[in-house]
Amino acid sequence: MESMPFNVMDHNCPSRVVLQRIGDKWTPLIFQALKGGARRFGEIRQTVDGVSPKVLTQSLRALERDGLVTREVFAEVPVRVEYALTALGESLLEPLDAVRIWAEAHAARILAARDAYDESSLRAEELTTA
Amino acid sequence: MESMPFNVMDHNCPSRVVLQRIGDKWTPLIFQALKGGARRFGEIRQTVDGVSPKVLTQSLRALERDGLVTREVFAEVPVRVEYALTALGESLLEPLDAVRIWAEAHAARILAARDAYDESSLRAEELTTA
DNA sequence: CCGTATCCAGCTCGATACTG
DNA sequence: CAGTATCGAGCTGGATACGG
Repeated sequence: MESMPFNVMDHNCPSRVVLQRIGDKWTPLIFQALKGGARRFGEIRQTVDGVSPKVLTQSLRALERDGLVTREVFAEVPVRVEYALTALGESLLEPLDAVRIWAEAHAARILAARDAYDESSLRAEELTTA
Repeated sequence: MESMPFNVMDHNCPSRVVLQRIGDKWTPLIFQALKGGARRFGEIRQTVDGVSPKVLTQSLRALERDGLVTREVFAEVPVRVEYALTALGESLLEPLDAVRIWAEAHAARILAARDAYDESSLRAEELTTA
């Protein structure tokens, strides 16, 4: 019985914690990188583009902590470390993709709205200043 | 032609901006509050529970700026201000719900994984200290 | 190769008090 | 009623250098 034990609107609702993991700056990117199977640290770092090693480690650890990603260390020289989505992580892929696709589809419109908004509030400011 | 002009993996990809709006601390809560139609500032504040007026205003303005929410001021005494989802905002409801439902369904498992992880890393720390 | 250590800038969130 | 002003604490993200 795992369905609906929590409600987002509750004060300290656990699902809010989960939502914030998802909304994390790098989480969607990492999920994209891991979509096709296990990847090495360096591969992820290149794919994600621009993330510092510290921050990438932080994000991956957080994901591992939540049981969404596994971390496997191979005792070779040089060391090889592979990350992969768990079953739970895979199950998140679908709803996450829904949001990502929406975002990709509407990003242009949103950025345009943002520009228009900034421009009009800029004009308003000029009026009060004058 | 509004589909797929952007890719999340790009360095300064606009859809990342959108994803982060969605991942914002209060956005999902506000969307829940606005789901059933227009709401007044005070109503939203009560529904969302625990948000300070300043932060709620910030979040609502950001959503308005992105064209996801409208803000309507009624010249009454006392003033009434109503917020509502735009068509664009409504269209986000579905993918957002998908994530929210996933989060509500798996929050318990994730929090358990988190506890287990913290406990085992605590034991590891005790070993190195000893 | 895969990280950690250090240090720091900037932003987010918040409490509180006050105004049109 | 619906905000804004102010101040501040804390966290996030980042550059850089070094360690196992």
